[in-house]
Amino acid sequence: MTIFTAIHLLFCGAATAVKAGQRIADVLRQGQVGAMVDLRGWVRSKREGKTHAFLDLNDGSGLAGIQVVLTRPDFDGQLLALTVGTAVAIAGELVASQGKEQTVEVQAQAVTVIGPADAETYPLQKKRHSFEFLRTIAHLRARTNTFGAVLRVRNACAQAIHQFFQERGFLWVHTPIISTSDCEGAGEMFAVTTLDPRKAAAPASQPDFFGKPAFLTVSGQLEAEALALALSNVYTFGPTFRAENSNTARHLAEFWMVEPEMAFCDLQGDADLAEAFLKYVFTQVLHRCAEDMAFFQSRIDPNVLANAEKIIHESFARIAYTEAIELLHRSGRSFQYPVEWGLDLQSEHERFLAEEHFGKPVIVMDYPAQIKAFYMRLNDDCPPERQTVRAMDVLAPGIGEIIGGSQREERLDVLTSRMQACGLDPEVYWWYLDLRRFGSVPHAGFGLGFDRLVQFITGMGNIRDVIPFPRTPLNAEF
RNA sequence: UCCUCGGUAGCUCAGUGGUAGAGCGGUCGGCUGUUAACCGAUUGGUCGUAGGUUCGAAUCCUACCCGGGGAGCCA
Repeated sequence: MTIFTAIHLLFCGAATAVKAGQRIADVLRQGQVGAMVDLRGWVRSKREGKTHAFLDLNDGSGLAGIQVVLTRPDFDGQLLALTVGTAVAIAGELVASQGKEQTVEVQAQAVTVIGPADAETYPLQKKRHSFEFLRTIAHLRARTNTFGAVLRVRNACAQAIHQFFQERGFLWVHTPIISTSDCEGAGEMFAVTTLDPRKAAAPASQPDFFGKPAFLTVSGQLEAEALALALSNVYTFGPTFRAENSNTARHLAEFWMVEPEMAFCDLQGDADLAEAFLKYVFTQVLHRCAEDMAFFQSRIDPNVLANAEKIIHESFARIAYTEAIELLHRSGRSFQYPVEWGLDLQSEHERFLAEEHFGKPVIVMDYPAQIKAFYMRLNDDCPPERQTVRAMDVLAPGIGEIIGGSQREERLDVLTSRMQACGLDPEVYWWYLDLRRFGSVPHAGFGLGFDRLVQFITGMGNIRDVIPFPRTPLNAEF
């Protein structure tokens, strides 16, 4: 069946099925007892009694479904078909509930099965399922309480991010998904080609689509810098791809990243923005998704609300890398990995700082140049053996690095020699260097893993459970 | 990629050399304005895959596949 045929059937063949009904969340919030309601949704559970049967109906508009009361024997002929997962339309009257778990319910007058679901083979039960199992049925897991809540919070996060930047005059810019600079320094990339990989090695005479190797982007930062040096304040928000063989609860091969970039801005301004940003997003999500957040608090992680309050109300700790090293030394703790100036902080060190020592987000700044990217601005007045760059990482309790940013090197000569020291060919980056030749200004920005942010807010333990259809090594079924 | 734990009914798991089990789910019946409903009966298996050891393997050995947790890389 073509899509056109399907749409045609939807609108012409089953008009009653697509007539706009009311959203359950609206009815629960604003419905007047005695009003007639017209609801569409999926049956979450059915309980049958001698005189009445009860349905929990959910349409995704909120965590809570609405209870539908079916008086027997009026609906006896339909009860068998109203299994878990069935799509139904319910017409009836909103009445005060005699039950204890809800204030209102729908006294059904007409029930229409729109799409049946075979109880023998429908994979979702009324009982709780493990997240591991639900990942194998990602096309159905949005119908569960947890994933409905995750997706509503994810939506609220995205909306809050746009609102935050838009209120501050940042332009949302669209940087390319396909990139031909294969050495942005962020690890393995996915190749993009029109050459048939099933054929033997392509003849050298056959050019690929772009005439040079192309890849899926690992970051929109370099392009965002170009746009910031014209528009002052910009941000990207889009998909990002890393082909690393990472198998952890914090990594995806395809994820969403937010990258603000500000002209006329230094590292302090960058850190200030990162902190204000997180406070804003948490405030918005707590306000807009109170019910879902209460669910995460009670069913997923009993610390999510306390953590959110800390983000919103406490100022983030700020510490220089060099101080952090000294602090780790003084802690008296024995770590598995060495703590030494010039070595990167390991997960265990970051966790100690964010979770134990400070108990709130920490911004670590001014890292050694040797462990950071070429584009980060060299600090002045450093002893040569202790050269640092204006980098900052925001470390969040339970998540680790959620934001990584820096002030960018705006001086042409310094940037060129840094690239050469890092083994990069300045010729390849000619346009990036042009930005320093013409009207260069101090500028800064950061990258935020959107999915990690959702993970952080919801308390979900695995990043694969905060994105609808996760892509990870050996997993792209849906 | 490394370390580690695991893969047995639709789901969650027990079974560690001798006839494959429980709870939940599904189905049928009963009961009840129910709400993780309850009570009874019933249904349900290529024990991840392929080899090997053994009279006999879910169980022991080898290889591989897949999943969880941790680490590295990072966002």
